[in-house]
Amino acid sequence: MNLFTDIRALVIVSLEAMTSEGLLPEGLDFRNVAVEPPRDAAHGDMATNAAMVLAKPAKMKPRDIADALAQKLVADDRVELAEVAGPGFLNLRLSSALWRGVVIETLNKGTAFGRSAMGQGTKVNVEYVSANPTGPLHVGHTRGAVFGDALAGLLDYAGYDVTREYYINDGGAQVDVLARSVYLRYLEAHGQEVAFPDGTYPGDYLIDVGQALKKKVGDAYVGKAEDVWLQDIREFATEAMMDLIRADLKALNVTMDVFYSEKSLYGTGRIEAAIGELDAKGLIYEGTLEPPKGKLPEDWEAREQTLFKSTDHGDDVDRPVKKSDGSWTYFAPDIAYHYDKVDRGFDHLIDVFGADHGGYVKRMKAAVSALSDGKVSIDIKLCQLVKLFKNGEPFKMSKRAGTFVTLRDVVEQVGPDVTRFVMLTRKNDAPLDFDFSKVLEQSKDNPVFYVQYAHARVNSILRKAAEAGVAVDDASLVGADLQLLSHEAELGVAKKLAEWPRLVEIAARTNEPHRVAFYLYELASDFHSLYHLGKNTPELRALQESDATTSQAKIALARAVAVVISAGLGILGVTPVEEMR
RNA sequence: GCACCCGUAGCUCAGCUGGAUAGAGUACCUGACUACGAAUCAGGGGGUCAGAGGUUCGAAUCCUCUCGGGUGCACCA
Repeated sequence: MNLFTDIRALVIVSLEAMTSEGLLPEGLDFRNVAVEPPRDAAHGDMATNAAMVLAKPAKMKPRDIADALAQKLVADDRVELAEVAGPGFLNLRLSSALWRGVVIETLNKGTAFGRSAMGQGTKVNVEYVSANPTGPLHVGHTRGAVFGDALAGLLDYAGYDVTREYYINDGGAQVDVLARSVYLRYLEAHGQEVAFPDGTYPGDYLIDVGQALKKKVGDAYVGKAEDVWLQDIREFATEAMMDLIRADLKALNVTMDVFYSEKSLYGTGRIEAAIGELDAKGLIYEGTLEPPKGKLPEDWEAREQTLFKSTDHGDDVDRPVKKSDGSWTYFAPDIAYHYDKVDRGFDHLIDVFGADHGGYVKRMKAAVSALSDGKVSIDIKLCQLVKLFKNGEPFKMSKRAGTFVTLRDVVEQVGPDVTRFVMLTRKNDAPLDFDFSKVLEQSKDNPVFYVQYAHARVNSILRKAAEAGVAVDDASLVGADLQLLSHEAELGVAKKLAEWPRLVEIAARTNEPHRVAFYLYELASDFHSLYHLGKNTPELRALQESDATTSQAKIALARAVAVVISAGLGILGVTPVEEMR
C-alpha cells in the first residue's frame, strides 16, 4: 500500500470525470500530475500540482481547474479538506482514519510493509566489489561492497528479481604477479632469503599462502624455472585469495549469489563468440586509433588493431579488443562477461565501480547496448573514493608504512553494522570522509546509534508494558482501538510511516539506497520527539497506568515504528538491536 | 586538451521524475532527568544554493558558458 499512489489515482479518476463532464478538454496528458508530501506540514497532508500542470494545455486558469478538482476530491471519504493555495497547488487534508490504517497495516504485514511490486519481477543483475584476487579487500572496496549489497537489498524489496554477483579478475597479468609473489613466499617458507622487487606484492598476507603451498607440494618447485610452476601457483594463489576475500565479505555480511571467473571465459570460445556477435553486427574492424588529444604519451605510436566501433553506441572513441600482438585486451573478456549476463536473461544490469573506473562507463554501456540490440539496459554506479581520517587528520594508506587499512581492520574494530550504515549516509557519487577515530568512538555523532536507539527504545517500552500486564504481541496490538490515537504528534508519526512505501519506490527507482538511511534517521527523530513530549504531556506516554486499552493503542504506534526501522535496516544489511549496551 | 563526477549554513551533508518561506547533523548560545532509557528532547542565531546567461506559471534541480575541486584518458587490469 502506498497512500500517495492511492490518492494520485483518486486525482486522476477525478480529472477523467471532469473531462467527461466537459470541465476539461479531451486528450490531456496526466503523466506529470503528482501527489507529494508538502514541504510544510501546515499546508496539509498531501499536495497536488494538477492544476498548474494542466493549466497551459487546457488553456484554463489554474485556479479554475483547482476549484473544480477540489469539489470532486472532497466527495471521497478519505479527503477531508481540499484547498487551493499559492500559484495553484491543491492542498489536501486526509482523514485521520487513513493514518491509523497505516499503523494497522504495518503491524499486519510486519517488515513486508513497504515492499513494492514496482519491479514486477524484472531480472536485475547487480555486480559489485569485483576486486582483483590479489589481496585482502581494503577500505576502498568496503564502500562498493556496502553500496552494492544495499542496492541489491533495496531492489529486492521493491519487487525485482535480484542476482548479486562478483566478477573475479583472475585472467590477467596481475595474477602472474600474484603467483610470482607467492613463489617468493614459498621460497621463504623453505628458509631462503628473498627480496621483493618492484612489480611484486610484498604484503604479509601471502606468507601463509607460501607456507600452505610448501605443505602441498613440498620442495617440488624450489629452484625450478617459472614455466614449471607458474600455472599451478596461479590457481593455488587465486583460490587462496578468493577464500580471503569471501571471508572479508562475510565479515561485512555481504553474500554473493554468483562468483564469476574471468578465466572461465578463456579457451572456451566465449570471448570469440561475444566478439563474433559484435562482428556480425558490423561493429568490429581493423583500424588505427587517433592519438589522444592533448599531451601525447611518450611511447605512442600508430598501430593497427582490432577495434570495437563503440562510437556507434555513444562512446567517444572506438576501443581496442585485441593488443598489437593479437591477444585479447582486458576489455574483450569484459564484453564476453556482459554478453553472458545478457544471455542469462537479465532485463537490467547494474555495475558498481570505483570512481577511478569512470573511464569505462561509456564503453561498457556501448557493449551492452550493441550486444542486446538495446534491449537490456545497464546502469553503472560509481562510488567515489573514501578519504580516511584519524582524529580529524588525513590518513594516508601505505603498504610500506604499515598503515594499509583493510576491510577487516575496519569491521573488526567497528563492527559490520556501523561500517555499513556510515558508508550509506552519503550519496554514492559524493566523496566520503571516513574518520576512523570518530567511528571507533561510537559517539552520538554517529547516526546509526541514533536509529538503533529508537528501535531499542521501542523494545524497552514493550518490555515495560509487558511487565505491567499489557498484551504487546503484534496480534493483540492489531486489535487495539486506534481511535485513541488522536494527538497531532501521534498522527504525525503515523504519517511518517505512510511515507515509507513511497520512499522505497523512489530510492529503488533512483538506485540510491542512502535515501533509506536518511529516512530512517528522520523516522527515529520523529519518534524520539514524540517520546519526549510524553515527559510534559502524560497522556502522550505509551504506557498509561491503569488503562491497558489506551496503552495498547500507543504501543501499537511505537511498535509500528520499530517494524519500519527494522525493515529499513534490513535493506541496508544492518541488524536492529533490541537494547543498547 | 577531452570525458565523467562534485561545488548548498563555520564544518559534514540531505534536498523526491522542476513546486510553496532551501533542510538536518555538528559547532556555538539558552533550557529539560523524583520521569515509558538524557546515546534523548525543546528553542535561538547562522545562506549570493560557486558565478553568469537561458528554458517556464515556477529552477539548488533542466540547457549553455565561466571559475574551482576530484577521477580517468591507446598495445595495464
